[in-house]
Amino acid sequence: MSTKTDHRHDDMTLDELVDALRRDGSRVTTARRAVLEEFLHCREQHPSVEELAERIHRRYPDIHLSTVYRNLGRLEEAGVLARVRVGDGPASYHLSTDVHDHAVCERCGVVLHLPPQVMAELAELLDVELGFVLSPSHVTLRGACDSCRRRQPTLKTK
Amino acid sequence: MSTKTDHRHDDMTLDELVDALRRDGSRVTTARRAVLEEFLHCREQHPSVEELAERIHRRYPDIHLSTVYRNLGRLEEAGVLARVRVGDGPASYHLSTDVHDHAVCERCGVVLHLPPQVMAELAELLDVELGFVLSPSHVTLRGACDSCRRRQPTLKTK
DNA sequence: CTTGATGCAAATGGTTTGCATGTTT
DNA sequence: AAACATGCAAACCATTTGCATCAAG
Repeated sequence: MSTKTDHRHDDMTLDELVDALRRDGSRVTTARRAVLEEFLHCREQHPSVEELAERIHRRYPDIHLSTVYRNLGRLEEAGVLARVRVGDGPASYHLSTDVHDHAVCERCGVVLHLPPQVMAELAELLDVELGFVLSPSHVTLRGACDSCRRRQPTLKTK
Repeated sequence: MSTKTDHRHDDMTLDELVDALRRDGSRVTTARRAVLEEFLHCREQHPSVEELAERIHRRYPDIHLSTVYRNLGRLEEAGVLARVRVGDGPASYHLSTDVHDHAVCERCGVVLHLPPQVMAELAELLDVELGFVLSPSHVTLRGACDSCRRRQPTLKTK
């Protein structure tokens, strides 16, 4: 499960994230801090809720799964996190400062992070042709990654 | 829940679809025919499994929901149907002859069908830059549709 | 001290599965 | 007849919710 092109958000600090929470009018609790810390520590990944809860549970054994769910929700509303649905499985989250789109290989399951200019071009096209304003970091493309397509060049139509 | 730019597959007949099933080595049953008929009658839509099952149930009261699920699965494997996940809700299906991508408006929920050339351009870019071969009809974009963006031009970041 | 956050258990919604029975080939 | 498809009930998984208790403001 490798990942390509990771970028930015190295400047994010816990305090900044916590402030965003406060600005949202939400309370700052141990559980919420724990969630945020997890995102700062596991940079670059898209942890699923389950993964996240498990990791948090190691350090704070009585933070319950449902609390993690609730907090991810609140953090999303506060604009701190973004929810992504990569494939059919459970949802995952990432810091919304770390904006990127995804391309999933349907053969090997690798998740590529798309460099911004690729989607920028698409966004331009959608805007001009349909008046549609593309939301950042909510796109998940599917297809065959470079190595898989080389390995077995013809794409199934079955 | 309006829809834009509907195209093709007006030539599809039940027999052709049934043949595809046979070619796949699957048996042709009342339930499967019923599913296929439903897709031929409700052209242009993306019925959810539930909707589909309900509609089928009207004509064949003892075709069970689980059977519809199983058959949608088989029909997908046979290459007759394509599954789409538009938004967070339940999955929906469409005839795989009716290939198109989707753009969902996050404000009003309208689902646009993208004209092929829009995604074609993106596909080209992905191929050249990343060696990624985009799969047709599996893309769901999110954003704001033309009328919603006019109504309230600034996009929430909050 | 008031309101919002949490733990826990139980409910939900979409989807899948095990098994005995019925249908297609 | 053999293999496969179906009905039904029950399991499943990710997520949500009700409620009594607890902690942040």
